[in-house]
Amino acid sequence: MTSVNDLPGTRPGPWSDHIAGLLGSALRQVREEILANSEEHFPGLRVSHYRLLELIPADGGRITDLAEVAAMTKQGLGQHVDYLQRLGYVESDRLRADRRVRLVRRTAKGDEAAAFSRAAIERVEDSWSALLGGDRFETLREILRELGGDRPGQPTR
Amino acid sequence: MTSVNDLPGTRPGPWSDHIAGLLGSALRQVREEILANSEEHFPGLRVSHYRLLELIPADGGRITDLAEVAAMTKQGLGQHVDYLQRLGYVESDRLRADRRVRLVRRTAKGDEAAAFSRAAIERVEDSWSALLGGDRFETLREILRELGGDRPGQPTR
DNA sequence: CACGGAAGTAAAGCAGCCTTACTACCTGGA
DNA sequence: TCCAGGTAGTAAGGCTGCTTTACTTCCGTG
Repeated sequence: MTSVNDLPGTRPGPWSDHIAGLLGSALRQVREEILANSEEHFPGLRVSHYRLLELIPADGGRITDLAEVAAMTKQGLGQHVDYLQRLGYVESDRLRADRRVRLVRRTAKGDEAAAFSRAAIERVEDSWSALLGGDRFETLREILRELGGDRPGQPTR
Repeated sequence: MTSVNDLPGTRPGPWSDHIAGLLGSALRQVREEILANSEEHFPGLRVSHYRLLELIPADGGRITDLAEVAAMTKQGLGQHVDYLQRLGYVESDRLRADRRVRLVRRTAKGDEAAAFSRAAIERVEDSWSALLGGDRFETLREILRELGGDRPGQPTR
């Protein structure tokens, strides 16, 4: 068998050690945990949808504000909202006070989905906490919070 | 002006505090640093291309191995390689010893591009190091390394 | 009541992948 | 020697998750 390691440049080697790679690997784990078992419970939902569902305030939110918080354009966010609405995870109405505004709310099903992804994230947090020790995990969270100085929120064009 | 904060559910609020959000914000900063000034120096390159360029061993690598390390399919990786080759960042030849194998190497231009992204990442590392203090930054890197237990490398179908 | 700005929509495009389905090539064994 | 089966890579198409550009609708103000 012509295998790895008998040709030049073939050792797979460790995956990058700089923070970009390290952060990416960590994030990938979270995404995978969310997706595991997702399809059977909440068909059609992908990570970006869970993210959006979590962003919607309990009493509803408007496209523009959600887009700002999610750091994406209104159009992009609107597409997700339409999709989620078709699948029954959110509903929306025009505001009587200002009929331009569409207030987006989670349905009960949407609440469940948001709880589901929250739980998945917490499972990852717990497993990391067990792996690292509780205080080191808290250190990680603390440090990341300090780095997060920039809130997302460029787009919304 | 009908503004944020005079309608229900309208406070943008802080962006999520769980690790998913925190990791995402941090990663976003790195990506933005890489992209800043990228276009003027290395037109056509996007973050995924820099990532790939960095993965290519100095003496070249084969599609299959690169795909494994990059945790993506051979086809996906092949597309990037074709693109980079068209732009002159890499070159490739079939191996005489095994003509199925295409050995991909960075050109001089590709080396420069890889150095450019390395430098961008280091700028972020330095700025974080200054922000957090050197040892806390090292703690971050250390912790992330511990979490990275899962090497990427699922795909390559 | 018109004019300027805000909320949202429509249409199209593009990046960055993946899936399915090959072709070309090599190796080990009958 | 030849062929069966596996490996390296390619082709074509699809899909997600966005973006840009270009509106429409609606509101508040002068």
